[in-house]
Amino acid sequence: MKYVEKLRNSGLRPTKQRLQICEVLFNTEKTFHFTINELEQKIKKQANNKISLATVYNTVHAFEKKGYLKQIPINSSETYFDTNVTDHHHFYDLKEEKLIDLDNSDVGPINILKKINGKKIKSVEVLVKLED
Amino acid sequence: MKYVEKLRNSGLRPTKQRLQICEVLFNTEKTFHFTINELEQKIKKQANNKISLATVYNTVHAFEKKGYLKQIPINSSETYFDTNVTDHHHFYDLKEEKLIDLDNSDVGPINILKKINGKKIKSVEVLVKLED
DNA sequence: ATCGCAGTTTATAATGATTCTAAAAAAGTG
DNA sequence: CACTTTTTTAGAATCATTATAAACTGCGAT
Repeated sequence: MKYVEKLRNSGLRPTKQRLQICEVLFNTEKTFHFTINELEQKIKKQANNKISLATVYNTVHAFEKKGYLKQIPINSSETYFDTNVTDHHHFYDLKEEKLIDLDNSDVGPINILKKINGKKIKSVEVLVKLED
Repeated sequence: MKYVEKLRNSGLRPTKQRLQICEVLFNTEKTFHFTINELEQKIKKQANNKISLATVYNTVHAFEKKGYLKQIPINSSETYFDTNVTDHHHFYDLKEEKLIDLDNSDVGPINILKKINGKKIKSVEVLVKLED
């Protein structure tokens, strides 16, 4: 399994459940956005077995902490995650309630001129809301 | 009362509760960020009486719909609102869990090059996460 | 002013995403 | 295999938010 090493290297035991979730999340051509519930559905369908909801939460949070996933800052009742962990941004289609990736190259360079004493910039995320 | 007209003009009856919330939200030198619970506390203290939590929610949502408040897109257990409805951005201090305003002039001009068919850009919001 | 009604407020219940719990299962180690 | 630690799990608990439905209020019409 190609994810065994990845997990081990980050100090996570390569359990059956984590490997299965890796398959669903990372064994794809394209990156994608998901909520915990969408992920649970996808696991059920793709792997044809059920992983406890608590485990899905645990795993997603563990992966996020290790930098394999990113949370997308958006106001929605459910939290959105992104398998694309490179620096990039998002459109949010208000009507369809859908997220669309926006590559760094689709956004001019962003220069934050204000500095906060003793703080470093960890990330810069742009959310572009779309309407009809 | 200076808020009676404002409310009437937007089709909201100027009720005692709404006027009181207007005082707390808008009768200040500076704009500010708040959660519903922080607002409830502020009302209790400033006006020395209690408005039902449901009414605070209703009112904040009504004001947001009318454009008197903005939701701040951020992943937090509570929803943050902003009395500053002009185009601007935010720092988010991850450690302190505090929001800090970032004027448009503190951010270089942002140019969204990608276009989505049939959609208009409603807003462009930048969230800059800070760490120590 | 009073009436009547749509719009509001309210306390409380319901919802729903997320986290907690503690017992069972699995993984790593020697 | 025996033992320890980590992980999984079902179900309970939590907590922000929304729904409910009864009481109340603002306001125009009479």
